[in-house]
Amino acid sequence: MSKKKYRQSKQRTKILEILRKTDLHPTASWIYDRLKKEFPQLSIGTVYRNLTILIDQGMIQKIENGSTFDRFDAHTNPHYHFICDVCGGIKDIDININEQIDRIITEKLPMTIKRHKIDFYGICPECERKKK
Amino acid sequence: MSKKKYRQSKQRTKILEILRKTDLHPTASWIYDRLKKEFPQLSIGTVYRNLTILIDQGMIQKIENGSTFDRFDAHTNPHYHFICDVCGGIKDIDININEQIDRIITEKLPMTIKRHKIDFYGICPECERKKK
DNA sequence: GTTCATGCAAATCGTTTGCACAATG
DNA sequence: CATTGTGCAAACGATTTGCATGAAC
Repeated sequence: MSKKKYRQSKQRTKILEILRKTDLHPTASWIYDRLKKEFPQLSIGTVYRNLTILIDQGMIQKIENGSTFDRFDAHTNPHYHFICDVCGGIKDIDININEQIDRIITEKLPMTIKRHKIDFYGICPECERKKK
Repeated sequence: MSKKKYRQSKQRTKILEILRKTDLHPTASWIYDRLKKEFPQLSIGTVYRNLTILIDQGMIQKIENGSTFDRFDAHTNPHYHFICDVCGGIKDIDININEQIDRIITEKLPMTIKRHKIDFYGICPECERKKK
């Protein structure tokens, strides 16, 4: 999150708008496909460059999700994720972040904990329904 | 974790041995460099193929660590990880896994939680010392 | 002897980058 | 008009794969 000055760009504005309108935690290429309709010349490099800038601005965050590709999220307040074992979809988990956990661990162990990340795994309601 | 039958291979045996002897959570190429001394003909493809087999056998697990490369761990009982913001090193966190967490979340939310993963972030004692 | 594992090299995939041109401030 | 952002294509780095040969059973 730097204070670097960036110019405005139509592509970047739109990328942020798209990210804010979805809770799908999209990949770069999903965003690219979306935006391609509006900017037929768009290149995937531009999408990546803008995602990097938006992260630097603190507007979005990158989610590490154990896949080979990154996902992005405009929901930047701390929250946990649920990842479906069947469809791979990611959902936000709306429970309080327990900041005590960091303190407890720091007391017990020789390292200073600044933050933590919890990912829950299981089967989402949609996939659960399809199984029957 | 399938029941597929695999033949024995010297390379695979040694890869598992190396993984069991370290707590560094190595990358594929670290293992490759190590093993190259003993098997000068070794190819990185063989390392990857064997790591995949060992995962399938449940002997090791892959750690997603937010980097561009995977790390591997022969320590397969459930445990948490600590990732140093400075050096990127991964350490095992030796506290009890709270299985209640999964149950509590499952009760509150529409999805069935089977397991969870917690990664703690901060600065490891070694890097903390170097800062001064 | 049939099948699986290996080494080698080429292919793949997501992401990054160098470059010349266009858009921003 | 100086600088940043863009499209394009090439480069990149980690991982995977096709193929002919070698090892396991």
